[in-house]
Amino acid sequence: MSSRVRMAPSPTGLLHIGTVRTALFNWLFARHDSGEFRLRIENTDTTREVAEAVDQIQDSLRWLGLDWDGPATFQLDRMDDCREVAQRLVAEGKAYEDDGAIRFRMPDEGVTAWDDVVRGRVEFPNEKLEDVVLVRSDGRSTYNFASPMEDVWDGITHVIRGDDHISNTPKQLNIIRAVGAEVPVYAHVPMVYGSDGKKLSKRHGAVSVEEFRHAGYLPDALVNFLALLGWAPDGETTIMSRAELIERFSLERVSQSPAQFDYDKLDWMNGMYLRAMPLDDFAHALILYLGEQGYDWDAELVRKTAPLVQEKIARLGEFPGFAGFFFEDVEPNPDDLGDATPMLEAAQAALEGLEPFTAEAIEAALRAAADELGLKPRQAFQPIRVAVTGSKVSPGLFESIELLGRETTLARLSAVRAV
RNA sequence: GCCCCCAUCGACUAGCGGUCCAGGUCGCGGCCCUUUCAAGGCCGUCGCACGGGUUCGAAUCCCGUUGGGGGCACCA
Repeated sequence: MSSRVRMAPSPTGLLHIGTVRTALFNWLFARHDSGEFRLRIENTDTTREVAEAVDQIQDSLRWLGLDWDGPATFQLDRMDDCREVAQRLVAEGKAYEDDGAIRFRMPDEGVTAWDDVVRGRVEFPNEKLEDVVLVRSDGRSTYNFASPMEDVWDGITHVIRGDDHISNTPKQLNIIRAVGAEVPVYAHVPMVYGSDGKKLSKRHGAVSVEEFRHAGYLPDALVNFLALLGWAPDGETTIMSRAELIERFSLERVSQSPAQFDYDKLDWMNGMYLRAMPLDDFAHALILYLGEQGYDWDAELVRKTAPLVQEKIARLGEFPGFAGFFFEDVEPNPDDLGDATPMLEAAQAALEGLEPFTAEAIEAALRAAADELGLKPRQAFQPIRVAVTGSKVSPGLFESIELLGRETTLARLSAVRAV
């Protein structure tokens, strides 16, 4: 029998990166196994539902490339079915009414146990299990009832979820058995924490997929990074394509201990992915990203700047700050300029009639000018960089000047001298 | 309070009784390269939480301690 798994977010806000990590494990498992990966929206708590959340969740998943099989389903749509089952359980004496709600009668003795794929054998004494509410007094089923029932109806073979659900599992197990269905295999994966060992949240940095997208991370890099949080194919491999991830993934190698989200490592990895891209792809990603973020910069010019920045940035979001001077006027800080009038004059003179106006020729001309003034390259070029790019940090100076063009370069050089 | 889980460098991890005076990656430090910043190359720093066992032999198995996390809703 082929496997079927699911991710089951509740539509209460933007898709959390921790949820994605768990979803990714489901997805990798399904793709590895030629199984199905379903998307179920757990919206039984209508009071917490956020209107746009369902669309946002699906957008985020699509952007990440985590494709799901079949249409997304909604837990609320099965309320009637749940109520029916609950009634049957009441009739069978397995559940009872309580204040208008329906509660499940948990066993009082013995233990409820299962073999968890990542934790091994897990046992719960039944005396600790509460009689959970199946259906609220207003008729809506609860999560602990709807979720296992849907797993049954959808033919879910493996429930792969965060280990914060461990204590729900014995309850759900008993419910599933009570309705006479077959229980799925459970795999509780550890959660993702922030740098302080606490649940990953806003104050640690970006947490929603939207934020990572906005910051200019690549889906492939994010997926690669997330896969390595609590899973490793061996001790050596770190950069893996989706295909390799799928091929090598197995639940048995998922760690039992929680992992901390390391933003530095993500940046490093994203940089690796950025640099590994063919130049055209990189330029394309850049143009797409800038468009998404609302920049109306000339795509052709962006394309031309791409080779100058590809090795320099780790996130696409660094581009505007790093290469914005190609598209917008600059305001150099006089303090960064220092007292460099002679070199700036010399540079102006050197570039004025230079032919051809290419990076190589520009470099040769400026080096000659620096020599003449007895300046070291560093001393000579820094003020030019500040004048032309508006910053002490920039792409290669000579290439930048070539791309910027003679006119703009000269204008910027004389602008700082006028101050 | 009760129940459950986790424990290797600062971080992610490899290790599943000898091949480990613990390997890889990020970070950090140094050097090289160099027009800035990166990138790249080379070198280095840092760890088996603690205490008892078991065993010829333990990072690996068992027990306890400590530390951390999660759960105990008519939330999911």
